[in-house]
Amino acid sequence: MEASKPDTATRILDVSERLFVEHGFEGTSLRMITQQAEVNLAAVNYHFGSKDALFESVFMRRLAPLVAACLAELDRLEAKQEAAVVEDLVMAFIRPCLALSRDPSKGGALFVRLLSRTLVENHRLLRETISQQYSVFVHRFAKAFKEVLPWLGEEELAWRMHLAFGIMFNAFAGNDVLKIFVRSQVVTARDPDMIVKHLLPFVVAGLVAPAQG
Amino acid sequence: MEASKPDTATRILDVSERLFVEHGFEGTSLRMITQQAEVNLAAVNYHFGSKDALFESVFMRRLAPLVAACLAELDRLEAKQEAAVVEDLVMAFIRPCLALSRDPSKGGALFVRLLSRTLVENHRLLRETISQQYSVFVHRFAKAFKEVLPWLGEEELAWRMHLAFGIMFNAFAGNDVLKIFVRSQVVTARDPDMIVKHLLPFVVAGLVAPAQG
DNA sequence: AAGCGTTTCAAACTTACGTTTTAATTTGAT
DNA sequence: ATCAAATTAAAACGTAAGTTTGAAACGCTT
Repeated sequence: MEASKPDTATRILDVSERLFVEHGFEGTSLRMITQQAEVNLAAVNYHFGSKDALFESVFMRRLAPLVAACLAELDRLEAKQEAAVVEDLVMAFIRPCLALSRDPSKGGALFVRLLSRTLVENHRLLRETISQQYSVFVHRFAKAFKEVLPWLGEEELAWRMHLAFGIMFNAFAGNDVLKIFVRSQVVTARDPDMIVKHLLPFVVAGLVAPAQG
Repeated sequence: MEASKPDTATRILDVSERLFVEHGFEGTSLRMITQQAEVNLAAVNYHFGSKDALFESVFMRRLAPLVAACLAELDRLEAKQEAAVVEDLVMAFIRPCLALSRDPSKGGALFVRLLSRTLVENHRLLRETISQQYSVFVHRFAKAFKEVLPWLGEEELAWRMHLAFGIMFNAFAGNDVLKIFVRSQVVTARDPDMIVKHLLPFVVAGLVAPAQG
């Protein structure tokens, strides 16, 4: 009669991902999680140890594959004959995000939202655990961008990447600041292809813009 | 011996602003606030009624002047003889943000961070109270951008504004996604003038980019 | 079927939260 | 100086949080 549910730990991860996105870490209680996951309250501490550890599991389940996919895209570009252009590098990040957004079994677009939430909430997890582990992500992109935008200085390039990745993350996370002031039509209909269509020209133009005198 | 402190309500507002930014709404307790503000626990409920109402007071103390300043910039542009260019409109938003960032008595850059936090936390306050009240902010900017970027369609323009304001808010809020992966030099030294120097060319280039076929 | 490690369950524990209450204190006008 | 109002103070209230506990139920090998 009923589709066989995933096991307890997976159900907890799935529900937690959604709730952490909706209500944040502090705003999500273990009782909300275990109730919606239809598991016992103690199951979280049994399987993950603590609420903190649960959050880390939720986060890492998505981050590791996403980073790996981006690095694979960069590998693919380096292997090609022709030199990469800015658009290629931007797509090397966007494509994995898109794949994530389109696959509900991978949490759909939830993780990018979780990531942006985690970012502004400034978790210990980000400050301590991850920074070191995935620094290769930034270094690879930085190296690639440096080759494609050779006329930009070190500092200028760092800023461009900061701005470009910021805008890309926000686009996929659906963080619309204007919705503060008015019901926005842009974000409510969040079709991944639409995001790319409008995001790509914007971010590429910003990256290749001449530096300020 | 001691500089005369501001009154109780103001001390609560100042401390709350900082703590709400650092720990979020749910993550900030009234006991943290009252302890750091050196006031009695009951003072919050006495002066503001509830934690929710306190948050609204904290938020509105900054938002109202910021919006007013932006609208004044737009008024100034309309009063001028020459037609405005994209850069003028961008600066019409950036200038008040800069003023906010430079004046510690106005909370410095704290409010933009609070705003971005409140955004991802998706507060009732934003969904219900503010949307209606400050819709003029978006409409005025939309009208101005439409005149400056006449070749963009309705939908395209909405996306450009979404992306542009997103990136500007994030730049001032200091939300650096790359810091997830590596200790970023960009944001740690957050000089307002540096922000403008690097932000302005990027966002202007993105706004005026040719639309995707 | 028995035994054993793993998982689930209901219940309780400790702590911290937002809020309320009631009394003490300060303030300001007469 | 006095009195009423406004403010501060200390304590307690009820609720909900994360975590822990010990027994019951389950799954698997023998």
